[in-house]
Amino acid sequence: MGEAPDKAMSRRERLRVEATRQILEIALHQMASEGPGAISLRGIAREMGMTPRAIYSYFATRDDLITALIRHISSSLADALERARDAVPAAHPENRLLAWGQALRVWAMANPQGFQLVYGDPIPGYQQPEQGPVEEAALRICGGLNRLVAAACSPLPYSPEAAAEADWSDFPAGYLATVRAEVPDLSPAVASRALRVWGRLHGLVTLEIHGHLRAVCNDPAVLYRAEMLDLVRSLAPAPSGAGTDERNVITPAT
Amino acid sequence: MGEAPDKAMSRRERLRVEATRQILEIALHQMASEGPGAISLRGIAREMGMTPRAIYSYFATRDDLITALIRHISSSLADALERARDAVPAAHPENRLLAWGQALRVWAMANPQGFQLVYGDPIPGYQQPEQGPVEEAALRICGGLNRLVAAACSPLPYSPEAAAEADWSDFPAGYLATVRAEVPDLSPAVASRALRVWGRLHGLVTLEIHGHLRAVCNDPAVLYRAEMLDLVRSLAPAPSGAGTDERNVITPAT
DNA sequence: TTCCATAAGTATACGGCGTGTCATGTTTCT
DNA sequence: AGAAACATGACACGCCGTATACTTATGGAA
Repeated sequence: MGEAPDKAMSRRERLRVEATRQILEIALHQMASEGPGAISLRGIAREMGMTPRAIYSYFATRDDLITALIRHISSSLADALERARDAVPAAHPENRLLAWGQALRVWAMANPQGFQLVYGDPIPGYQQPEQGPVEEAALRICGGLNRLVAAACSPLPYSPEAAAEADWSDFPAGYLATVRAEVPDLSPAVASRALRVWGRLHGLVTLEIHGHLRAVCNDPAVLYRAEMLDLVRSLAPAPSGAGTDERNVITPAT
Repeated sequence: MGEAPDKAMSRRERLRVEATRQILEIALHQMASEGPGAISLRGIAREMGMTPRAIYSYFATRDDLITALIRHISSSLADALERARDAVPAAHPENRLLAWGQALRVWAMANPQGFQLVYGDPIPGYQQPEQGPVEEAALRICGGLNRLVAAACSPLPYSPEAAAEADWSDFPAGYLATVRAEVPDLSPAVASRALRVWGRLHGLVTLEIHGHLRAVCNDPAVLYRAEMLDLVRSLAPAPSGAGTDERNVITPAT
């Protein structure tokens, strides 16, 4: 959480870092138990045994605190995703994608409130700064996903139907530039599929988080897994030779 | 909104119905402009030129008001979906599914706050009653979707992979009973696919509603359309004869 | 080592929001 | 005429973010 205290800092600075760390941690805890809307300076101060006014030495305003929180949480999510992806050898792009998706759900279930802080309704009364942390994270996550999807359907032929799927003009220039930095041989079809893959994973996760799957299926993990397998299968244009076959799709540990 | 005033009612009753109608309408309007968390008895009273206390004659508590609101909105959504579905001849199940999905997005974009009231984070401090209106709506919507999906992949062969997709034990008994009332020849694979289809649509819609698609694609409708087409194509086990071919998938008017 | 600017902390207060509950009129139906 | 439904204004109680003014501890320069 935040920067780690460093030996080179003065005592004062160490205390300061430690205090901001604690503030963010308590805010996180409050959000986890009462929802993002329950984050309040007073509540944090109460829990820290401080005066509400004292918080202002660390965050000039409530919105600043929330912005810091969002930034921290979303980068924590991005870290988790990249870690999961890198744990699978690059030679198995489908499995990397599977691991990525699995990590997304696992993280979301472990931090439901964090997930909804980043992807859900904005906190009432909170005005995010321009070029807010949310968009930052979205770009980072989307970029990574594009690379994965591009790899997973690597020999995407230039079939007419793939060309009909999407066009360069469908995407904003800034986004394309960012993604191209990671995926040089990007095609519109891949960009479109990456976003749609994101949507598929996001949909089941949010449904589950908000409890809409509770009444309709016993184990959402099973559903999610089936969806991911279907998804990977639909990306790889399928076995016309030594391509991806079912046996290559191993099951990552839950 | 609510029951319509009836000639048979006394003047008093007509006034009462009209007042509750107006209360709900204003609540709806408030929610649409300030978000679900901003719904407040006092705010409504202010806008109606009434004393806050007067509202309590119609809704005993704030939670009751919200429950009524959720019930009204979710049934409005279900109505819209069924209307769109029925506008397409039953002979074209894929197109019915397409229309259903299209209607979902259109409704959501027209009532984003309503959508998040039903599917998003619960309103802070709101305790939904047991067997709440949310689950009611979920069952109704899920049931309809199951029927559509079953029709769209009607000659689903009992292939081993389809059997591996899901099992009866994956679904709670109550849910199965409800769905079977509409879809007598339900199979586990269809039930699983229906939920996953729901997830695919839901994912893109929520991403768009929360603004996460703004920075990454120019026209979410195009993306959504591509996803729906892909989805329909993946349901129908594909052309091994006179089945579904691309030409059958007509474009419903936006 | 001394001393002072600065930062972190305290207490208190303002103005606003919200839900829900009193006792008390006022209108309408029977 | 009387009972029920509806409306009123004043309260109680709780939250919130933020501001002012004052005290204390700290860190570095003289």
